[in-house]
Amino acid sequence: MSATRDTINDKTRLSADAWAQAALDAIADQGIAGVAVEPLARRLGVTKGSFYWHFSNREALLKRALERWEEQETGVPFQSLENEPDPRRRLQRVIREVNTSLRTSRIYQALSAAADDPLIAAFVTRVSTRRIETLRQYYEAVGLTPDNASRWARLTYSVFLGTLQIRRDMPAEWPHTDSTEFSQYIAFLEQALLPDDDAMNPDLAAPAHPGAALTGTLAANTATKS
Amino acid sequence: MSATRDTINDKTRLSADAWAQAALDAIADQGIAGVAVEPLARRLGVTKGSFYWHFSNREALLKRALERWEEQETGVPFQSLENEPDPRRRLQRVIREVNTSLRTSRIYQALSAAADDPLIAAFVTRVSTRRIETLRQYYEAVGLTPDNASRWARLTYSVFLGTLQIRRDMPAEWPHTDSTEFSQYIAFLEQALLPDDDAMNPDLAAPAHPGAALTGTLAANTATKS
DNA sequence: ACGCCTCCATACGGTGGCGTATTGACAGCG
DNA sequence: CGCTGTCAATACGCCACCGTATGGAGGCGT
Repeated sequence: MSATRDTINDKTRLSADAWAQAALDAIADQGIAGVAVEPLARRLGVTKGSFYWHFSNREALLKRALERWEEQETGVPFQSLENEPDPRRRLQRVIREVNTSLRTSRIYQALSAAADDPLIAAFVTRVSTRRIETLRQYYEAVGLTPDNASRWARLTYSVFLGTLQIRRDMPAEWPHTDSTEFSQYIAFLEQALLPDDDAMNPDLAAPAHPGAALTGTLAANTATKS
Repeated sequence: MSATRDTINDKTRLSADAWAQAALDAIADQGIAGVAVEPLARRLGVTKGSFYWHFSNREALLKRALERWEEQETGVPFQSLENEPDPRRRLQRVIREVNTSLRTSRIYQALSAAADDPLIAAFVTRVSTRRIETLRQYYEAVGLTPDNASRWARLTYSVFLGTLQIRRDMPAEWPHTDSTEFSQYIAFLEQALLPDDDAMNPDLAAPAHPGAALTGTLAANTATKS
């Protein structure tokens, strides 16, 4: 609903980009099926006549919308994290933020759900591959070998993707955003998705592991272990 | 393609279950859109006339197919694992098998991709919720508190779902099934998705953690824990 | 052998979407 | 002021699919 005709309303002629943005909006809240010429035209308050002047066909619109998405996607996302100096804290923050917010992910999920279309699949693949590569670099920065960094990156990205699905399809399994269980789980993730310190510096013994660590660092929930 | 008209071929009249199974097959290799009356009829070598005798409409077929799927799903999957006595080994085997095979998951992915349909979403939710609950019990069996078992179950199921997506959309990021990297990654998962021993028994110190452990002990990865 | 009930074919109307063709409004510019 | 190029409306044909109506064909019991 962002920059559709409702807001720009009247007088203004439409640009191709307006159509592309409208398509993205439609994807976000109706899935790929929402990118249909006639419905979009209705939504924009015009008719097909306009559309087929700007685009040769539906696929051209889709492509353009995806390009737009890919740009927005590679530009912004972790911008604030790039200048986090401590690589370990940077990873923690990525894990936290990525599994907390949902905003951006709606489009990604819609696209991923339509990955049978090879055009869409290509974009999804590129974006995700880039994300994994970024994670890989982050993991290397904390001292992992390239091989291990790849594995951790793959794991962490799996968790991200899977979490998206859980939050969408089994919301009951996901703690409410401001519950204590929520923050505990995020802390749990930060532990589980970060290699232990002593794996990096085998010299010092660090006793912090997910299960046990939680008892100390959080509201003493698991204290009843022994 | 399993029990379609191609194999039963000719003479035999169709049963409603035959339609349901054909629908499942169609889902597996064309997604939900594959469940369309006329195409299915063609595929079965009959016409709509048959269909609308067995079912009142398309949704009835879909529902029936989903019920069929849910049954098959809850029955078979981990049967061989239920009688694994050692709870820790049982979890390892679940993690391994679930992230290795792909067979069953095609239908799940297709359904999950169509989770905007509330009917489908209901089935997906039920199946996944049950799976998570099973995992939760497994984690409790290795000595975790209910809270922590829930967290580990959620995490492991996230990894499973995310891995499915990675294997489908970014096959390049997934090691080839019989490469050494593949078995190393599975071993890595077994480590990363299992709480450390000392989290269970805080008394003894266990030095093996994913990153470091991999380099040294692969084959006998968890045997060295004590 | 007759009718009946089961299963399927044929034919039809309806809907929603794609793409094309033609015409029209309107602005800028010579 | 009229031309030209830009954007849009209207109307049309096409296709794929849903659902209905109606009419068979063939096995089955009696």
